[in-house]
Amino acid sequence: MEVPAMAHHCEEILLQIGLLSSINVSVVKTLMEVELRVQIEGQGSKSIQAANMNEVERGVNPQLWHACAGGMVQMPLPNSHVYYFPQGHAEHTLTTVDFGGIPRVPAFILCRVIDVKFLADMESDEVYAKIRLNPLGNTDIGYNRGIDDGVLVETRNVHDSSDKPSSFSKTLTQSDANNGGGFSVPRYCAETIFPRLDYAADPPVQTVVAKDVHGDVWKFRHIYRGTPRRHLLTTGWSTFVNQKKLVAGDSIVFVRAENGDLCVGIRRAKRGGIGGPDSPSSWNSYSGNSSSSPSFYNGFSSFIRDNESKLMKGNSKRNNVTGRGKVRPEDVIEAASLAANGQAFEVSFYPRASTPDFCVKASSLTASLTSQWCVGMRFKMAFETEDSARISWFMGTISSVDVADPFHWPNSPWRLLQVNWDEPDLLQNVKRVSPWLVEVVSTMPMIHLSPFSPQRKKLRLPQPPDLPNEGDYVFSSFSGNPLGPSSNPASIQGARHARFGIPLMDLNLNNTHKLQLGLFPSNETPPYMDTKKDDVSCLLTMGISSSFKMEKVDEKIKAPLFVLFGQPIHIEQEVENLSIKNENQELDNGHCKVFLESEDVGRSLDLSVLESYEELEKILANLFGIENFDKSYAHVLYKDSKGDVKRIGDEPFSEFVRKARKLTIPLDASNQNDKRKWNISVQSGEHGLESSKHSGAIMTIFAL
Amino acid sequence: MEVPAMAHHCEEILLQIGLLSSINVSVVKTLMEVELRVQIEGQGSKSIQAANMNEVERGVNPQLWHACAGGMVQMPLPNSHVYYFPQGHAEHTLTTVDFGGIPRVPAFILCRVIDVKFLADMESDEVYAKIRLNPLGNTDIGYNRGIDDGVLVETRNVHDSSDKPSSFSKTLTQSDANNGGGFSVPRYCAETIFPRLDYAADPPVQTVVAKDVHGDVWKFRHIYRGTPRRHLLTTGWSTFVNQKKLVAGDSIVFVRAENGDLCVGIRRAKRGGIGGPDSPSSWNSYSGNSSSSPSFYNGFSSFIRDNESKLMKGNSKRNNVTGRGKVRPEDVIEAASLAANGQAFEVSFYPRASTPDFCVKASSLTASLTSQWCVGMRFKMAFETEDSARISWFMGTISSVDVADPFHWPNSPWRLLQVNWDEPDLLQNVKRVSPWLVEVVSTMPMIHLSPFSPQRKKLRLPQPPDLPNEGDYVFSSFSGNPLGPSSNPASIQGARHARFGIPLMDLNLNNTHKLQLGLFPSNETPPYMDTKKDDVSCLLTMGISSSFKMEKVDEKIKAPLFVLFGQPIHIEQEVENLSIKNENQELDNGHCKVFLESEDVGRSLDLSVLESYEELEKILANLFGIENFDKSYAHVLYKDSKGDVKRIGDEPFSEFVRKARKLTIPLDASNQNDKRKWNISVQSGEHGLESSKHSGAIMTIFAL
DNA sequence: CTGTCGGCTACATGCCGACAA
DNA sequence: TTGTCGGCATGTAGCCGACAG
Repeated sequence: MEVPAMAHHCEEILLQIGLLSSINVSVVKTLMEVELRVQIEGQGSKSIQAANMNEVERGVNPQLWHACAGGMVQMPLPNSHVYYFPQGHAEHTLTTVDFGGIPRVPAFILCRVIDVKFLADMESDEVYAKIRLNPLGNTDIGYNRGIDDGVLVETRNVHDSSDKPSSFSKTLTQSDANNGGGFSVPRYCAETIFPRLDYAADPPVQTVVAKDVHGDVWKFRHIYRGTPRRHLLTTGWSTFVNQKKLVAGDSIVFVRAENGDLCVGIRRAKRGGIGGPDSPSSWNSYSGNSSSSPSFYNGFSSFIRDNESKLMKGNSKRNNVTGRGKVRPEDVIEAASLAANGQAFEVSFYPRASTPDFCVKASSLTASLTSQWCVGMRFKMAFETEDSARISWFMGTISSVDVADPFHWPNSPWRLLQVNWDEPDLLQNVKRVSPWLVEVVSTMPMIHLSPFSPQRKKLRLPQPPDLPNEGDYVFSSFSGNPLGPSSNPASIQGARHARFGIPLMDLNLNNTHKLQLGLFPSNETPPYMDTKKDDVSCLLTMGISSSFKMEKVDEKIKAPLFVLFGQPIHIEQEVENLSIKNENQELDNGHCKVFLESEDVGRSLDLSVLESYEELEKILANLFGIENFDKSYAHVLYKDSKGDVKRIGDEPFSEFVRKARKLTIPLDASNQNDKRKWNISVQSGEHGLESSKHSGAIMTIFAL
Repeated sequence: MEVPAMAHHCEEILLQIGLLSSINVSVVKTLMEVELRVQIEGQGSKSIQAANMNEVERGVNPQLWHACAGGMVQMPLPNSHVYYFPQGHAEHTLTTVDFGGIPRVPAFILCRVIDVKFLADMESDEVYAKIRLNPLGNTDIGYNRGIDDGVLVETRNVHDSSDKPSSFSKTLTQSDANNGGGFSVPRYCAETIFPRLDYAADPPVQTVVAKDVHGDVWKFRHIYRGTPRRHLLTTGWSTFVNQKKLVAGDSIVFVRAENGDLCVGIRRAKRGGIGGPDSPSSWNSYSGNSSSSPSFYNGFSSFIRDNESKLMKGNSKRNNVTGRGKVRPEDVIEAASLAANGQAFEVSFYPRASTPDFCVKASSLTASLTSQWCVGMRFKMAFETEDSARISWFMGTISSVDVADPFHWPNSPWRLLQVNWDEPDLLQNVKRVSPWLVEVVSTMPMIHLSPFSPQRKKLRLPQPPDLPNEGDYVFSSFSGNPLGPSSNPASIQGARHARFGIPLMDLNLNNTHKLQLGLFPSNETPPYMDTKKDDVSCLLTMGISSSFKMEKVDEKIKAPLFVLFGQPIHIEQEVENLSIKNENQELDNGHCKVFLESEDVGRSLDLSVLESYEELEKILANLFGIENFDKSYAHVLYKDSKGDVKRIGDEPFSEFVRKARKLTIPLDASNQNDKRKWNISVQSGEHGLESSKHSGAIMTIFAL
């Protein structure tokens, strides 16, 4: 045995001994490893000490913070301007807040950001921010006042400083969380985030040192081994999992900070899917009590989940830090009082909580309110995927534009929009959204989105070459995009990820009828179209004054009066009708319609018009530009209405059409470098798939 | 293998498997054991659920409660009368309480006990009681009003219902708490408390089922095995230890309740010995702020200890249930306000906390205040031993009689007595005590106590035949007890464990000078005697009115005026002087003095007058009436001033005299049935043992 | 009688490559 | 490339009698 090999042998042995008190070993590297083990074992008590300390407001590394907060979160920079919504702040308490004691709290208050502190809960590691705000005396939404133009400072996010992403997140598998105490490190993470590994060693092994949100140091043995070779974290990993109480489905984030430090953070999985709240609450039933905020849920479920016992273990009965109410009602009252009095105040914002940010970038709000919101408008809205790994855009249609809580906040645009989602199953609890959170796709359906795709990092999905050409999609006779990338210059200024508002006036209505005709059998009229079309309150916009005006729409008035920048605007009734016709029918009656959406949103198919598996195969191959799709086609899986997973061909095609809800296509055949799966979710029409074999099933395909 | 043996074999195996999912075993007993294991394993989560519940006020079995509370605790029965001391209540907060907001709170308020609830902390299992009290309009201390005579209901304690004790407590050894997960069951416990074991089986084994203070059921495998045979708890024990976070030194209590249930409770060890507080506080330095209660400690240290981390593990940072402040200042304020207004109120009393009961049995208070308290009086007071296993009586001398907190509670007898302890090391933090807690032994030293010994159960110490005869004690020329068992009939009425007050008038002063002469070289006067003797406020008594009067003693007045039952009383100056002479000299100068105290209090020797180990041996043998003491004498251990433990003879006798502080004598030789050890604590004189070899060391011997 | 110890067994933890997706 | 599995080594929990105090 030559010396290096023996040294390595000793190292291996010592690492597994664990309890090493006074072994005299002359190999330096081995001693380092011993130290590693000892320090890891010592971390238990250290962490406990930390948990017993009072919350220390030592800041979290901002890059790590953002990585933990998730891609959806943008925090304002100091000196930028935001609108503070007490109403939204109250939602964070997950209970009701009585603002009765404070006279005249405005619905939103323009503030200058004094300071943002990036923090993390000592116990759960949940990241949060303390934002110090200074109310500006004049809370006009200053489209003409220059707030947007000069004063506003750009928000920052984790990607701002460098184009090359310096973080990597992975959702823990069962094996990562449960078995044997190891963690499979994706090669990308090992090679781009971790320190360089000496592959000459056999096996290549190193100690990875990472700081968590508290600055506590964790050490992991990183080894490259196995056949085929793969990167693993072994010693130290299970300690981390246990201390942080991680379970499969939680995510771990590695961040290479600007100072070179490797940081590690966690994102707890959400329970119950996107928009899954912990207590059911319907937005359609107003609870008319004196509370300001009936429970809202916008698309983020809270931290609590089925195996929350793992987190509650050992927690005091009096401790609800990890549960609801990280923000207390009195905190909201205090902030709102100070804000209403023009005094500086501080709010805590928990980006992983269930509720949207209540400090809205001034430019976003301004832009969103200069747009005209109309029933029937198509929009998309970004959500985190259920595993928090990526952002998905979901399509929806505005079903109503009205003030969410007219009794308590009569002038508030907060959750102004009632929406119907193309995939209501996934977003059942998101009934209302605020306009600045959505991006208008079109006031009509069938306009593809590629030019609108928001700037995103690591968009790994290849752009099928024919994607922008909607003519290639089945069942659509719609021949072009009548609008193109249209934008309101005022509304996007200063907003990097601006939500686009497309002025209604820009609409070219000529082609929409084509679309409609193409979608519906010309001799058939959707059943309720005539009864519904006059029954819609349509549009809202706002003036310059801080409390924008909204005229209640008289159902008898064909062209109601709205105010835009103080000027009355008349709405074209045709547009309104068009939207209603298209969208409501589409949602309520599943005939032969195709959605072609931005590539990771998914695609919709109407299965009911297909005759055979062969036909489906052609369409799918066509849709994704896959050559030799037949090789993969046999591996396509689908989930039926009962949740059972089956394979294409397992049952007669008619049965398949009736039952299929979600398809998963392995794409190996099309691209050797992209083996990701596709999900095709099937959305049933109004009549239900079970009740009629003629009712069409709409399949929406989105990237996993 | 015959069937029973095989069945037992299976049982053994299955018990050790632990994880048994679907093994088909036809032996009924074996299945029972499997169930045992499963339930024990399931208890972890159950206990966690319980900890997360809000405190449930389900009562604790009173017998179990008393066993956990300890032998010192007597709780009043409903309809009995107690005096409520807000001042004492405030001590339970372990912080300062500002009564400023409540006008005129009396120092003590006579109340009728409405209800007593026996409860236990959900997390720590610490027992406490909620006592509901109804203030009586007239709070006179009614010596002549009959309160003591007819109305008072006797207190109850754990021994009341049956002469045969139905509980057993054991302090956990290292082996019990740490090793191998087993518990050595003392034979007495196994045979008298546990269910009867079938000794015909091989080995004899059974499942012991016990309920804890919450009613949760714990199951232990109880086996009688080993050579020599002994009782052990195995399976289930370490789970219990871990869940309850027990450490060596904690005590476990098994109680056979009246309904036949076996109950199990715990008593956490105290840190730092008797009277060891968590924060140093001297009673001699008044902190003259506006708070009502500078920190008091009477002789019970709080629950916190060195390895409190074991208890804090997993507790929330916001949770201080297990720490200080189980009683909050606002609780005291509320109770005091209601009490002062004559409204019913409720208090929580934690008998294991550091502070004495603030609900004082009316008869005890009455009795104690009809006695006359004088500087120099000798008394004894009961304390729990450090391991909480038994009660020890400690001797002391009243050094001052004055109101503890004259600014806030000018009329309060609470902690009226400043005391010097014969063993100050063990009771350093007990500077002041309340008169009802002490039992006057004599107003002079050297009066033996046997006739006064309070009624105690299981007094296992044999009464040495010559103990009552003080003439046998070395270095005492004092030839007799001039008083004999003297008592004030009024003061002991209705008080089962009454503290005796000896009227000063009964003192026979004739022999005291003899004593003094015997104790001091006639040609030597203690150095500070002349300067101090006029500087003592001596006596306090009280009138019938609720606020007793105390005249401030003018140092220039030789015979100050005191009020007893409204009548002025003149104090004989000689008595005063005597007390001062005897006691102060004794405490400050260790010349040739002997304390002979009640048998479990300990005995004091002045080592400095001895010449040799042989002489010591004779004295010790004599002192305890041990025959053949030489057999044990070689095993006598002593602890020196540095805390080192040595054996008699390890060093020269002069060295031994200088250093020895505490002796432990195994008494095997004297009594085969009583192998308890004796501690002899050595108390150094004023000059310090190190500074002069002539300064005497006083040894106090007390039972362990 | 009972506290502590070392021996022993069984189990849990955790590292490993195999294998397959 | 990486998730999961079985194999296996190691450390530890926990039951046991020996032995001594």
